[in-house]
Amino acid sequence: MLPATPTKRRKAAPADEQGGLRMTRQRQEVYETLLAHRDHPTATDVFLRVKDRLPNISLATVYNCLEVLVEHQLVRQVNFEREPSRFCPNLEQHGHFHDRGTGTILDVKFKKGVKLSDVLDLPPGAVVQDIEINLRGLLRTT
Amino acid sequence: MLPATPTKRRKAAPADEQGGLRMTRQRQEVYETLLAHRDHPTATDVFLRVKDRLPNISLATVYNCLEVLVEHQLVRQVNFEREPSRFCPNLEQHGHFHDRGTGTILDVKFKKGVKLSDVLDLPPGAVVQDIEINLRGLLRTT
DNA sequence: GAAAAAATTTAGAATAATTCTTGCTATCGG
DNA sequence: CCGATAGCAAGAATTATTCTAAATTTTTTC
Repeated sequence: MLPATPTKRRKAAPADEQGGLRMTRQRQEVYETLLAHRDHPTATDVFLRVKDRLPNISLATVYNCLEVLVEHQLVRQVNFEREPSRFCPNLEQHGHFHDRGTGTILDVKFKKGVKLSDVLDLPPGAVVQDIEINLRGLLRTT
Repeated sequence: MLPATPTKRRKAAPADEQGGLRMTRQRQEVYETLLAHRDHPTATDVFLRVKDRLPNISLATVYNCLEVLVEHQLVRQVNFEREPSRFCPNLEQHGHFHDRGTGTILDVKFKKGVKLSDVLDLPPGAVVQDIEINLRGLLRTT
């Protein structure tokens, strides 16, 4: 049944839209691929994985999907040095550890109750919107 | 097996070499440019500045010089997102704050006595060799 | 429900920072 | 001075990413 009295309504979000993001098939597959293997894949990695389920998807679409997922804060983009960006569906505030031995990237949680200003001498007047902490080193395999 | 008589002896460091780095004119000018304006220039910025003193220098040489300075730890390479790398002669451990308003990048000192392990839940066995902390936000100009 | 409008996808071209290649020059140790 | 090594310059090559234009799908409007 249609609503009785809509004269002019603001563009309603379609049923499959969540938080302003239209969850198309491609976006869904890209997102689910990230959730399935949380190994911080590059766009090309994601492309190759998604292709199994959507053989016609293009790399440009994967880039588009990743971009829109990042914009809508479902995914974080992780940059190490000048390497290709990697993508991560872990939304908690966290950093990354890059093992030079194997190339593995691990999430690093922040300890509870630690404030940035306890650790860093922030410039006066700085309003921090985004934090990125990247560690590099070796994983001693004991 | 090992030859009884050493056929090659260790290369002696030339007089103008410091810490294994031969300080050529180009490297010197690149380095001094970084010291003179500590505003985190890109390679192209450095190129344009050095050109005033060495009109024949090439961009490739600036890249080479920066690379070798970074390798020899006289300079740090700073990466924000996927933007061009920037270069910084501040050798103390520090992070960076990127002001979205003006594009300015400021050094952010670590508070004394803070250990990484106080703040982060490092993966077991992780030996951290390098830390990169990048903040993004706005500078409230009061 | 059909037509119009809007959003998304695709494939390939374009972009831009960086790296590589090649031939030349300078410097080093002997 | 000589041969060897390192560094430089110019331009070509590389490569992750973005852009463009056309096609397709979805949503809105009538």
